[in-house]
Amino acid sequence: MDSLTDAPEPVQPAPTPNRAATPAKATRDPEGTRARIMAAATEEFARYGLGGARIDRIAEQAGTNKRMLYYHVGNKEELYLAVLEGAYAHIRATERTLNLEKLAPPEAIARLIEFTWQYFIDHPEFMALLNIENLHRAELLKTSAHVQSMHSPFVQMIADVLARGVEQGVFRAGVDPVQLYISIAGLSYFYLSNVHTLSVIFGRDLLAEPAREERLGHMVELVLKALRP
Amino acid sequence: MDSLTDAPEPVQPAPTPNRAATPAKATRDPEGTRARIMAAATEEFARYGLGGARIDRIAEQAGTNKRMLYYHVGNKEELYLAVLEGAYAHIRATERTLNLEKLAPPEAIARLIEFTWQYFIDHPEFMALLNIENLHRAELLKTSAHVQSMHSPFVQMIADVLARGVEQGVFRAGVDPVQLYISIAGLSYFYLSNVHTLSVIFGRDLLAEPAREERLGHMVELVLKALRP
Amino acid sequence: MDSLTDAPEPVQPAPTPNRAATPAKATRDPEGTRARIMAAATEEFARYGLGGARIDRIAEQAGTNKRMLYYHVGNKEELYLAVLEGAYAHIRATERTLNLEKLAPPEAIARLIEFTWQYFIDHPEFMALLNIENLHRAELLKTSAHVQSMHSPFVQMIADVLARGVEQGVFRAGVDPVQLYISIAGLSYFYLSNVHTLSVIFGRDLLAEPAREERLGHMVELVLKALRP
Amino acid sequence: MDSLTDAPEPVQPAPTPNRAATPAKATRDPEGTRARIMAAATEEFARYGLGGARIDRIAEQAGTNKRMLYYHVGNKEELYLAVLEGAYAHIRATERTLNLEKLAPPEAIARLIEFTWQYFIDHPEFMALLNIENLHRAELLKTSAHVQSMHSPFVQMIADVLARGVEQGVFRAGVDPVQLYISIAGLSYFYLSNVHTLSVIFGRDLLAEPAREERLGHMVELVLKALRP
DNA sequence: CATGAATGAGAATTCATTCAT
DNA sequence: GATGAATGAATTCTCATTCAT
Repeated sequence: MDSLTDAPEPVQPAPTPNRAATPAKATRDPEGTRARIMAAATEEFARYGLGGARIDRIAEQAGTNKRMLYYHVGNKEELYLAVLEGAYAHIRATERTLNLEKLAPPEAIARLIEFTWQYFIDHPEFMALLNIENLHRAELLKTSAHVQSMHSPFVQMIADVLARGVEQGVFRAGVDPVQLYISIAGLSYFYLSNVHTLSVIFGRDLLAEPAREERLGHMVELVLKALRP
Repeated sequence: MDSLTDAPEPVQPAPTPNRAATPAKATRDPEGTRARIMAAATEEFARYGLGGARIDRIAEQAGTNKRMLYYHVGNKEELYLAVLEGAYAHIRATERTLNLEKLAPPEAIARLIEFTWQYFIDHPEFMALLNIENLHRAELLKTSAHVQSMHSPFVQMIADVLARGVEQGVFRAGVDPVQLYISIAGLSYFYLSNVHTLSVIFGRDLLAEPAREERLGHMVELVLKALRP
Repeated sequence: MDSLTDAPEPVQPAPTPNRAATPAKATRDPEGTRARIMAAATEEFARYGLGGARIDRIAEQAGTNKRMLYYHVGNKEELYLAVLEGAYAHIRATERTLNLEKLAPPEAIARLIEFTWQYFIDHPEFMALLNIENLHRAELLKTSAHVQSMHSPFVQMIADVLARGVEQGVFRAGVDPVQLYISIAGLSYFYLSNVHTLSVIFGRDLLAEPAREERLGHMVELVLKALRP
Repeated sequence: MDSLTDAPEPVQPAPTPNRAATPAKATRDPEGTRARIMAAATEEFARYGLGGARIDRIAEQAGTNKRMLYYHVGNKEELYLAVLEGAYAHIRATERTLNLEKLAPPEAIARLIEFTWQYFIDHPEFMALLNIENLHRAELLKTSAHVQSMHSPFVQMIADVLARGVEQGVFRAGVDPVQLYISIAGLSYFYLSNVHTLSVIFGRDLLAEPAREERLGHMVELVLKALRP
């Protein structure tokens, strides 16, 4: 998705985990205040969208007041952009933990699918932010120098895995790594991003454990079968 | 996409096509007024989201005034729900034009992929509405008796195609039709729904003709290869 | 209260009784339509006040549409005035049924108290309309030629009863009939008009039968004792 | 009236007196702002009723803006309830200045009548608020824990006066204090609350000084004569 | 750094009233 | 006479943002 990308930026305080970890008063704790604002904003934007997010709620959730929000981050748009950049930075940092080159080609592909799947599950706010940003035609993302300069080393990684697979006779040739990358992300993304409407349509809870396991199995099988020579 | 579903409901006045077709005053034309309101609302919601949509803009775009909007449809939320239901109704109606059962299994699958792909391209507002609705956890969709009661004969159609393929020895067995259905939709959806952020990340226009053709080819090949026995 | 007054105006279709008597469609029934409008308006104004009354509700309750309301009566203010005049006309007409001159002085006074009490109970909308009108400083009433020309033959009636009582040695002299008239009305009015707040304050249902009986007894006794020589 | 009640609550900043006393800008004066809002709202509600009151006018009259009104008090309904409670609180506080137990029974009753009469004259907004609240069936008052918990030591005070009078042989026995309390309030209330319509009906200014004096005399005489043994 | 109070622009929604049929 | 549709002007309420302390 968008950026299963390795990148050098320092890891941000991770939007989700310690969200309400320090909702304490925090008098005279600029860093803590900013971190709590970012965490609260991430949740708020992901939940209500750009137009629906409320500065008041963010401030309250962050255990501070609106004025501090403007003091530390700037206005609503800047806050949103910071959240978006933070989300990208986080996934990029997480991606670095993958070492596909050490695995056999099929295992590497399976590993990639699993990682993508799990990341989306752990970070629904990331999908939500992508939704929001695309709803707005990525106009804010375009203004972000940080994110714009982001390429996906993942693509190269996939290209390498594919090449190794072809070489070893386990993958067919002619598969474009960018397309595959988008396909792998899409298989997880659509299911998880639209899980609420799909659950309504199909009348069953697609987030329940058995359904999730089944989906992961299907995806891995689909892709690996498709790569057979 | 949530519902590439066949259904018996009569075809709605199609939200998108004649959008600004009759933006004329239209005094004493309740049906026309309502249709124009729906068309304008569809565009507005898809473009700005639920929180960002403006009643004023919808009314103006529909060539009427706010008051009529409340007179004919109700409040903003009801209007949004009507738009969402209209979008579902439209895709369901369009789906009926597909006759997969008459095609050879591989051609049927290819046809389905092409249809999904093209529908999303022609109806970006549908994807946007799905995004919005999932952002809000499908809470409004759940209240819609219409959509809830919508089953998926489409899934059965895919199941039939798969069965025929297995019978004829051209498809492998054990492929779940619901999973395949979601996968096919996901392959198109992620690419097209996130085309703005992806274009920024990859630095090229993924909506340009060659890129689209390439993507369609990739998807068809991926799925058909994956279905090989 | 305001006008336990005899008057020559023809009795109006009585606001309360046949209120929802003919809520039928009533196509081509101008008189019926107007009557139903008046009844519905009386109830609406009495219930919600002038500012709170809704033309829509009145039309609906009357089983007609807003347009007819303007056709038959005029705008909201005129409608309200018509309702007010109707209420006065009704009480005036009812008052005529009293024949105090034929009763012994104490019985006449008791009869008057009972009548006032019962009329307020039967016509809470009359008290409500008086409240509303006084809230607006009787500005609309002042414009009503009808009501303005209304004097209270009741006062003369009371004066006669008092004179007879003094003559017969059962009443003390020096009681002003206007003051007595206002006092009698006030004893009932305050209790009944403010019955909701008083019930909350005193924590018991002052409209229940035993409470009503007790109140009537108190009032009659109070006045008659006060009139003793 | 509703609550000529003694109570221990601290005296509120008195809704009426310094109404437009400080209509100055008053930046950074939360208490003053709130007090001015309450004063303006009291006047507005009493004058136009609940439905007719205008938030805009209240804000302007209070020398602030609409936003502050919502910031300090909440919405229109909450504001109205606060006004109503304030009015009750004020009369309760004022009542405490009466020390009926120190007066001879007849003087105590006369004093009570005078107080009630004068309070209504000085606070027409209180009567108006009662009218309004009863028009709405005291539905809002019922939700007010404050007022609901208000008992009536005042009734006890009257009971004591009556008992002393009976003991001293100046009052007859068997007079219920609650009924007497309501009667005393009603004698003043009806005259003053309906003074506008009554003035129209009787064609003379009932608020003029001689008329007022005459009314007070009548009431005191009526009640005291009624209490004679 | 931190905070409650203040503000103007704008949002959704409602209302009385009138038009076209 | 009767009716659904249409309208503009309010009206309540909300929001992002800034000021004074």
